[in-house]
Amino acid sequence: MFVAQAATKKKDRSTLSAGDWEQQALEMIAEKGIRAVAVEALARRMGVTKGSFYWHFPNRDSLLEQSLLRWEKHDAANLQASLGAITDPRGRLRSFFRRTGREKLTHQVYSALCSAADHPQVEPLLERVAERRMQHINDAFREIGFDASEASHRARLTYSAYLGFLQLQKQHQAPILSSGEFEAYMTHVIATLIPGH
Amino acid sequence: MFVAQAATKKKDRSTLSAGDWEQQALEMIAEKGIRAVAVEALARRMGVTKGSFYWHFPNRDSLLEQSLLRWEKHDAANLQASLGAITDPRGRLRSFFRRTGREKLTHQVYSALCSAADHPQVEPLLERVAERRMQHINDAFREIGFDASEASHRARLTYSAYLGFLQLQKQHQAPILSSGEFEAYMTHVIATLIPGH
DNA sequence: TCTTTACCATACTCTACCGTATGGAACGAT
DNA sequence: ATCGTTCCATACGGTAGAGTATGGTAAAGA
Repeated sequence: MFVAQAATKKKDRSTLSAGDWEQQALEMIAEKGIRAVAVEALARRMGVTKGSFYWHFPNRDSLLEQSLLRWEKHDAANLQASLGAITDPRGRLRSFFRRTGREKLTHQVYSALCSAADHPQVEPLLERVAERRMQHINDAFREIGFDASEASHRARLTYSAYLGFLQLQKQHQAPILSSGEFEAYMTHVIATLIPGH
Repeated sequence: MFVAQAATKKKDRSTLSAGDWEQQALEMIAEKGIRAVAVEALARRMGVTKGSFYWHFPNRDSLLEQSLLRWEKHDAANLQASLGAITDPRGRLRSFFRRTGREKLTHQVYSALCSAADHPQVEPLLERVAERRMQHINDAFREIGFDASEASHRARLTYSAYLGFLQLQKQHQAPILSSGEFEAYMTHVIATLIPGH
């Protein structure tokens, strides 16, 4: 073996934690999807062997479970932090759409998870996350003044537009939209979905 | 082995064709995704062994290629048949949305393919299909009277809403929307995305 | 009838995983 | 200094699936 094993971890504190594995798993999900979360592949990437993994986790499913929970908490906190402070409901909706650009990793993970909606461990998670996010959007529309039914429909449509945009992004990984086109499109979306200019 | 091998194929003409394999592969994609297209699994389902498969195809990739091409042709024909006859552009757009209910298999395949957008054989296909469909929508908006830029934005948003709806459908496979709620939502979507009532 | 061709079965190899068993090094506590 | 705990390496067994090699059979043509 060469000495070259650095540049894989930042904190090279000679010993690994379960959290390190979870983080690495999430990065793997973002890059190549949940199926690529293979024990030996992760081990190689971290410069160790499976022996390490099976000390921290009983099996692969357990790693997935913990990683997904970690992501869900992180995402809920993100949502609260980026939208909770904005009082204007229209501003909250605008901010929601623009989140796609920032928080790259989180969105890549979400996008990858959407591609595994049939997975038994992913499906309930997706349901919870979509529910939570749509609830936020729904609240904003209610504050604007729509009744329950109207707000519910608008929230669903808004979130669908968001999901569909993620899907289109994934298809041509080179974002087919320039930043100018993106802004123009965003303006149109906001004008169409959030009435009252 | 028991004699029970019937009920798997309709036309039990003792010998199989490449087309039979392609069709079976598409049904498998619709049910369990592209990853489930495994040679031996398909062979079991068709009551034969791999020996048959490798006579008709050089490898698994070839089967996928042919199956996807077959699906793409079928989908393009469907699009033309169901939308080409409608002269009113607004009626075309409405019809597009309602296509989700009919043509079950085609949509299930498309939904499954969207979950494999990173697949090298799927990605260009998805791009072509999305392009073709958005072009249809774009044309309809142009006919209504929007300029190029506006029509383009509306087409993108409309298709995104469609994609997002597919994704939401997949998450809770028991369609959380009753048929009445679905109709109400559809009405709202059409009213929001297709102006000029 | 005999042979060819189309179609399929059987029996391998090879690779990529998951998981287990076990041993070993570092390190703090006694 | 010895011992137990923590963390990891190595070696093994097991499964699923792709692809190959080869042989068998039935029907069509010569």
